[in-house]
Amino acid sequence: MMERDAQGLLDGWRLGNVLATDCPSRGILSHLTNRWGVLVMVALATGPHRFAELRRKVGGVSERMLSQTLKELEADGFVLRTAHPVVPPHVVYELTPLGVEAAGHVVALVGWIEGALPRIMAGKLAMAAE
Amino acid sequence: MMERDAQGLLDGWRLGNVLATDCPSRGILSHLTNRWGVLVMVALATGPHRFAELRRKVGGVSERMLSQTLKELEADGFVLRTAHPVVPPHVVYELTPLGVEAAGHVVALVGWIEGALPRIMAGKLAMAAE
DNA sequence: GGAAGTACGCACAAAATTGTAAGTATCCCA
DNA sequence: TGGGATACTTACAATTTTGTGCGTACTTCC
Repeated sequence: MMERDAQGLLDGWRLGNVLATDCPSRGILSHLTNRWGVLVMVALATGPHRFAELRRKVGGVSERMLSQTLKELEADGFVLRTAHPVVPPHVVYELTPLGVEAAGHVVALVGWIEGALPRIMAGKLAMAAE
Repeated sequence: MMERDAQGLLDGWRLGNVLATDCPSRGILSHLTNRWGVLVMVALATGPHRFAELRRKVGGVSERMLSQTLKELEADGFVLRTAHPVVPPHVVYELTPLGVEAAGHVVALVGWIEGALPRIMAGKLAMAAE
């Protein structure tokens, strides 16, 4: 029965083409590439973090956005949330195996940008000059 | 003098930390990872395209968004725009060498998502079931 | 000879994203 | 005993992003 359902979900995106409006990968992509999704993944790539810890690490996130972002990533199966039911709340967020794979690519992209910044800025400078 | 200016621009982001609010890489990242930026890069990764061609290929973009996105990517030095001044306009967009590098990472991420979709969907299915 | 295609720019409107401030229950520290 | 930290949620407001429709100057197709 799960076979049937899974098969049903599989139909239609076998070719997985993000360029198509209705491809489910569009949604996943947007979670991974929106303003805070990328940064949270980058932060979590270095290991488990608590909520407030992440908030401090990712410059500029509001609590609202952070929890929303974490929820989406959790729903996509990239992040695992573990809550210890103690009185001052204690919650830990970490990447799932799937999340580690995804984070690998995100980190690679971000890393490339940081490394390429000199060239990018130089290019902008040249354009502005002419 | 260009040395001096470039040096000035270089100051402050030597460590290139995207997690910092004021890192210039945040801007580049957002151009590359916003709704249409990713898709345009993916489309251009397969070769040069004309405007209307891109519009058809990238499902869902409006002309307004497409030209805006292309302008940003051009300003970042990822896309080269070549206009032939003929009467029915003829403009070609293609990746610069820098853009090819960037597109490589973007395509890798998107490709991974498409490939991982079965696992991602299976995970969602499992979560919904419990 | 009317329709459609080309590569946009512009003004206006709608929609989505993001921020702000406040509230919660409890503990630890001074 | 007052204040801060913890991990959020919710309502409301500001901001940003995105879409829509129109105009252009001219050509080719039917």
